[in-house]
Amino acid sequence: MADYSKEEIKKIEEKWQQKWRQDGVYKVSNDPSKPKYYALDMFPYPSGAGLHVGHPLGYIATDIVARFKRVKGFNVLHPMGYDAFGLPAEQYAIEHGVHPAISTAKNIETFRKQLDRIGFCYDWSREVRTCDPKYYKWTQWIFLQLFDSWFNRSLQKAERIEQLIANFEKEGNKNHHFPNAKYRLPSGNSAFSASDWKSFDKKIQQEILMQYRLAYLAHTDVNWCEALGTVLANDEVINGVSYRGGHPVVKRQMRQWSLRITEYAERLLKGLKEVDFSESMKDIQRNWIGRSEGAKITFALKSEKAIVKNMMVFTTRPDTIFGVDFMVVAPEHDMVKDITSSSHKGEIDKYLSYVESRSEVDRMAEVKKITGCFTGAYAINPFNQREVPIWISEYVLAGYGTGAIMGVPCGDDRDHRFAKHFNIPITNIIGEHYNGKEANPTYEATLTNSEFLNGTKMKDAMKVVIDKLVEMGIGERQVNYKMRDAGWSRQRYWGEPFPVVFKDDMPYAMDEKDLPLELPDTNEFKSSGSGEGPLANLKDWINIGPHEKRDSNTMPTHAGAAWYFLRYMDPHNEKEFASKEALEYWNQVDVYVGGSEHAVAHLLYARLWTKVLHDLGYLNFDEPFKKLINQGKITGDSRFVYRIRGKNQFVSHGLINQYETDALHVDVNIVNGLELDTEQFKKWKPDFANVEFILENGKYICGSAIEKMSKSYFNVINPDHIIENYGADTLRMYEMFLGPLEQSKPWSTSGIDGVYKFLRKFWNLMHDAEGNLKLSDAEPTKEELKVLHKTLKKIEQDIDNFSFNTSVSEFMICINELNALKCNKRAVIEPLIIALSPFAPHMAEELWEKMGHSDTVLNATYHKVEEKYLVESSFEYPISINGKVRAKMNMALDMPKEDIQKQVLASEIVQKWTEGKAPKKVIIVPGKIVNVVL
RNA sequence: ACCCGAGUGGUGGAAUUGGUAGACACGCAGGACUUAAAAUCCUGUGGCUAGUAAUAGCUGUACGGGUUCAACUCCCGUCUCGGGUACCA
Repeated sequence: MADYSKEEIKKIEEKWQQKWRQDGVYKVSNDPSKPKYYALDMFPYPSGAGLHVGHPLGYIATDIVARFKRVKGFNVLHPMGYDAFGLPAEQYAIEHGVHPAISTAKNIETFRKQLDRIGFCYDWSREVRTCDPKYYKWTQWIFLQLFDSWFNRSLQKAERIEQLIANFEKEGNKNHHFPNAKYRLPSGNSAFSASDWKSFDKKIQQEILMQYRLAYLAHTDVNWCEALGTVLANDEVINGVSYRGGHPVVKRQMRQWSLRITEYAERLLKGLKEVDFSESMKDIQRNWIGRSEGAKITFALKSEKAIVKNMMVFTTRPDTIFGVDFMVVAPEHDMVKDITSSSHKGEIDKYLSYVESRSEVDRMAEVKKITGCFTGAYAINPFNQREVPIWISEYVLAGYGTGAIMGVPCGDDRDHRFAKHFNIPITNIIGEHYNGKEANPTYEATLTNSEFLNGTKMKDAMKVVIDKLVEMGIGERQVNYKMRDAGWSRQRYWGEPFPVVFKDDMPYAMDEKDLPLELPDTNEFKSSGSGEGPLANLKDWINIGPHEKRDSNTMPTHAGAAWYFLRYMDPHNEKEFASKEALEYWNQVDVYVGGSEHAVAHLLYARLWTKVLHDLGYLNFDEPFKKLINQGKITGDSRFVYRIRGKNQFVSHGLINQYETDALHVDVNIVNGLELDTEQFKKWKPDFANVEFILENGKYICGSAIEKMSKSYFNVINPDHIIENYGADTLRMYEMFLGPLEQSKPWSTSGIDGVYKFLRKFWNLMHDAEGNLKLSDAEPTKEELKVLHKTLKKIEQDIDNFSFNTSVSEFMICINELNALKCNKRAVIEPLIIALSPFAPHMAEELWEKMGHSDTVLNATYHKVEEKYLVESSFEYPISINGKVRAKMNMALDMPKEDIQKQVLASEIVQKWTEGKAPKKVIIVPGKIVNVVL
């Protein structure tokens, strides 16, 4: 005897959560006899603040999919774990003296409790934590695979360093140039022969190999954040300040580990064509990779000292070669000092020190500001021998292309502003397309002032120019990428140590059998101050022998997250990161759900690691995620109360213009819709114990605003609170009911009653007024079967489309219809319970058990949709006149068009509109609509 | 500035390949039950106009055009909001 009441819900949910755990119903084995399905949530960082209702949104979605696939007969992998390394725990340790391992473990425990209350079907036996040595042993191992590999450009795949050495011994590097075209050997050359290679000493050989390794050490410009005492990745810097904390960031040269992700730029781009990500997600990644096609052109150079004979530029517009009026070189460019004439040295030095004084923030804030300085040197246009001045300016970046550009003011906005600002004469090569006031970057113009190109369309000129450059031996087609190699060192404690040993300042991989290299225990987490991380303070650990040292840096959190989805497949394997069988069976992640904030960093690194492991023969797929869904953010819906200034009185929102009031945020948890629970308000804060209220219609109505969910706005909704009041099943369904998964939306509890009522109606369908089970074994009618199969069909379709809000609606419609039919037949309700189980697993289990089943509903089978119950013999046609619906007529679906037309035209309403005249046209779409055109 | 995505009642949102706009739910209004309230159930609910009413007509998917027998859906332009990028040659 039970009602679906608050007390009963609590009992049911606790009962099943316990039983699920006891029986291990979510434990999944690698069973190749069954088809597999892999549903994955993005790795959470277990923060101390716990979950708010925004977090589980995506988890609920994947949980529904996982449960649905299970009742559809799949073997479903649905794991969860923790991205447990990271800065917040380390900051907390510095501030509160609690070891990151301890605070992290505690946070995980809270997190887990909250997750469990929502009834997720995670196989916890597969849980991973990136900070667990058993896990990071393999993070370090994969890092060593990257260290031991290089990218063979002609094959477009990674190979072992061993293979590279074999190539060098055979033919030097003539077929495998240095990935960084600017790199020079101590001799000044960039090419070496087989005999050169053999003559190099070991250190130089290692230095050369380092230029090729996918994980390599180099002096690189890094984003140094003094306040955090660490280096930040490009994506951790926003507008020149740190993503976390907003501290200033400056450029600094440091010897850092990097991943040579740029070598994979093309494959990362191409791979996007195979995967099912949203267009916007693909766009973000494409923009980040930033591929551009163009040409590299060599210009001869005329300068006072004549040390430098020529310069190279990269341009996407070789067709504009006759419009070049000047050259601009990055201030940091090597050749600057050599080409500067003595008469310009003073100015150039002044400009260089100005550039050096400017921080990232300054530069970003003043993008529009035009600065620059003439060097006194000239470049010679190879086609007409015209001499153009060479300038330096900070708008040209040293790190992109060749660090030098050709200025074409009539076609490029920045070049135009530059030319105008410094009074450089502008050559117009696009005729009327250039108005003298602003640049026009068109491709459509017919070229003028362009000698042999005159009369040629710009689009077509592109190929002509490149061919000619190649012929003359002064240029070639080239593709450039915006993306840079990924900085992989962090000056932090709480991360994976690098599994290398420095001998003579050169890193060597640790032996695989010595992994993991465990993080040493310490209580000192502050950085060493010298720019090195906290590990540098642990001399005993850092210094292995007189000439042997460890790396004082640790890896970024992206490392552990770049491969965790593979570990879930075989989480306890101590011999490999995962067995070949497990990797082959579980294969790609079928659906991956998470926020779009991971678009560039995490997803690109995970895709990179997968590709490398694939190239090295460990995986038979090279894209990790088949389908990716970005859940929208849930924003907060704040509530305000209005205090009359100077009094201890609060006035309801509708009456505030009669008083002078101050708006105060009020905890949304004590407001129902817009109505304040005045009793709870008095208890909320001691200051409010004796307040008075001025009500409207007997109620206190609050004001509202949509803001981000934040503790300080008192608009954070903890899922525990919802579960307390309505139960986990209502929470799950309500979060889905809010709207499309991908869409951002404000949290508001105002509609939650509707979902709760639905569940109760479902319950009541098979109970009488006293709460006793009341089921009928009678044969269902045709109508009841139609309702059932219509619902089953829609639910299946919706889940396949990740459209969960509409499936919740469909369930509601179904229950409303069955209620109207007073249907309590087992043959109808049983399949519905199975269909509902992914959404409301606790209630479904309880009802399933009440129906007499001893096994969990998880092992039931989703009923097959029988189309035969859905076929209709007639259709209620909307009859429109000139496109406007004027009437409805029920007609058989197999009625011939002529008969339909006859009936429609004969009808009274149509007669009224036609007024006896013959219509111009009658359009009949069988099963859809009839339109009479007058 | 550039590149994406979105804009539908008082609210969240629905609408297969162009084919009945507003499903479902909240809120609101009225009614039933109750001494009363809560809870529950039933009915109505985009706006405007006419009518006691059933109903009829007009209007309506950010705005202005267009294509079509038919447009929330396709095309062109404008505005607003959200996301991404930040001098990438």
